Amino acid sequence: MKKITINDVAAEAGVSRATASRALSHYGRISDETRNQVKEAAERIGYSPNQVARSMRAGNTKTIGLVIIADFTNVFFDRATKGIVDAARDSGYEVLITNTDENIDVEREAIETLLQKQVDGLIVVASTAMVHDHLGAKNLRNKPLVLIDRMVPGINATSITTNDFSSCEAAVLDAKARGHESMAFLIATSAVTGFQADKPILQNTTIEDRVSGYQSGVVDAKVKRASWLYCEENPDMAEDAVCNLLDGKGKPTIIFTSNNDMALAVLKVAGKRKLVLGKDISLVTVDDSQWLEAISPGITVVERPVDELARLAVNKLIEHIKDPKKKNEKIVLETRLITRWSVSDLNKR
Amino acid sequence: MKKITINDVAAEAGVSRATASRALSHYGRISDETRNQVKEAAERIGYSPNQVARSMRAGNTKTIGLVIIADFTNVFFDRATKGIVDAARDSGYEVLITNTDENIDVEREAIETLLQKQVDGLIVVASTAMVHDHLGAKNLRNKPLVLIDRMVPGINATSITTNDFSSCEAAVLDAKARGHESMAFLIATSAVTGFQADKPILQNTTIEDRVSGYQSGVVDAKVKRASWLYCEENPDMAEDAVCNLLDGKGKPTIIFTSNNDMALAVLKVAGKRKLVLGKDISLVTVDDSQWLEAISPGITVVERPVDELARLAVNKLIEHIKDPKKKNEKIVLETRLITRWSVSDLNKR
DNA sequence: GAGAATTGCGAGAACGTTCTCGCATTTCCT
DNA sequence: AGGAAATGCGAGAACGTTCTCGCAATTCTC
Repeated sequence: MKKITINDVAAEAGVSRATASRALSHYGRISDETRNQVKEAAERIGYSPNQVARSMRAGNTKTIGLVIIADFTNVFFDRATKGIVDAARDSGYEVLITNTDENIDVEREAIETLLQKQVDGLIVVASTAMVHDHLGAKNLRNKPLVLIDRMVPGINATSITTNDFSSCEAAVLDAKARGHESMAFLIATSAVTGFQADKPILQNTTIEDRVSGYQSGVVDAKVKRASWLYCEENPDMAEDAVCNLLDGKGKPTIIFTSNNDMALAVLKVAGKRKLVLGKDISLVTVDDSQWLEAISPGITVVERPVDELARLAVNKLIEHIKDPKKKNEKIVLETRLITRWSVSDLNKR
Repeated sequence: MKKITINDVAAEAGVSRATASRALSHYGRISDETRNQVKEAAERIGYSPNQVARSMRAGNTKTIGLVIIADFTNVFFDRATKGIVDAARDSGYEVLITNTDENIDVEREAIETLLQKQVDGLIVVASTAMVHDHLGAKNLRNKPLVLIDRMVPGINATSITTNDFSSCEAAVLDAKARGHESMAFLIATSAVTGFQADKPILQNTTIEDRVSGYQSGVVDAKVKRASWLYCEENPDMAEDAVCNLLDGKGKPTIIFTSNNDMALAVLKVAGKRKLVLGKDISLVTVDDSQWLEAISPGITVVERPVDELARLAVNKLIEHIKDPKKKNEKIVLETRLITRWSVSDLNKR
């Protein structure tokens, strides 16, 4: 079965290739009569245009590249992916997707591959804020880039992030109001590269925001005991960390977790120790999911507007594609503390 | 900034375009010396090949199309997507992804778009088993197709599905062994198009398997009261359906749900009514997730090997791409009943 | 009704590769 | 040493589009 090209359409309609192209692609001067004839001919022989050839000539592919961290316990991945794919389709773009598993080398390679495939632009969740030569304009051959979820200082690109600071702070204040005086923040450590003067070097700005928000809240509310603990992103290690928190002195009455992985660890340990959430131990995490809402008790959470973020990323990227001179923006979306029942009210005791 | 093409490399190296291409793409006859010179030249001027042009000439794009249902309460989507993207990359392929939201028109359109973009093959989660003209060989221009999750009778393609029948049956037997005599199966209705002689017409084979497995188990185990209820895939409707089950006569002691959406509804209603799972009401669902394992009590579930399914889909598809004469296969992967604590033991009362 | 403007269409180049062919030049074999 | 085989490389076509240009035919203008 040979491929049917526009030449076949032209032959069938008895016109030149140029005319056939004009008829099908809405440009140039052409009479209604021949246009219809060509369209009918195309229909008759079942012509379907070859977008690769079109891209070749046009210099654009109507495809955007998505480089993301497909950690699927993290609700961010699936929601963002779906949002981006849908928004892109609405605007006539398709999405080439690559997962980096938070590995900088894979990220570098993925970007190169996508560029070779001539994507019109890139949406990237940067695996680290520390390395960024591969995100520079020269390496991207001036293709537009939108960073989501995490900012990368030093990179000149439009970024769309969420203000996790304020909601994390609000979460602490809420807990304090409910009588909590001993708190702990459990932070997934893929976000930490090392320590400098006792302060951790955080790999990405999102986590930094959450930790700062927590710390700020602790100071403002004059919480008596507050700690933070860095933990490897690994189920067993996470459970160990939770156990250490609960068994240590200054045992927290409430645990904040930086992501869903850590929250799962708290749930598991609570289950094993027959601790009732929202009674024996309290929990607040980041990134809502239907599970957090459905289970009993529902879990208090910092909700980030992932769908909005995804659509915005696509729309901004397309604006950049259409107007290369468009100025970069730093967009920060507000988050929201959803209080459910996983934080006990110690005042009522 | 002009694009750097292979002509520039050739000029820089002082050879012809043909030689430059030979040097960089490992084919034809070329001396080691010139090969190195060309490579150095390419490096020096920062050449990066244009895959679109390469595809144009070669007739393949090293890209596969994924048409899937991005229902993200359904754990299948994110796991499968990640698995497919990763497996494809391991084999040197990229993935163009489209979400259909279970809409047949979108599915049709998506497939056409992907074909126009000249994907080398397609992996599809068919939104319905009833309509399938768009999945025929002629419409696919003989590009290979792998169906996953759901079979489509009448379509000549390799399919990779899971044997949900046996585990659903096993789940019923397990419940019976624990003393349950009144059961209900709550089925998400996007899977039902209508009824014929009181029997529902199921849109996809997966759901059909689950229902049959349930029914078979009920018959084999001589369960006293067993019902099944079709419910719209909509949170409120689902909760109503659960309430109806619990308030009706012949109230079930255990509810089986066909997917996570329905399971969430059971969890919510249980929460509102202060029913304790695994004590006041029992629950079994399909498709494991870390939430089902972490919460208390852990929920008994029919686990499907989604990662394996994803990798297999990619590998089989690539085999078909490389050998168009390869025979189609119908692969059915085994599932597993993971018993946790959401099914009460009525014998111990 | 004659020149100007407009319209419709075809020829051919261009996009950036790969690949076939053929022509030198070198190496091999007896 | 002389012919055959092998090697290295360049010219040019091909992939399937779009788009510029120019030419003929038609319509417009006064």
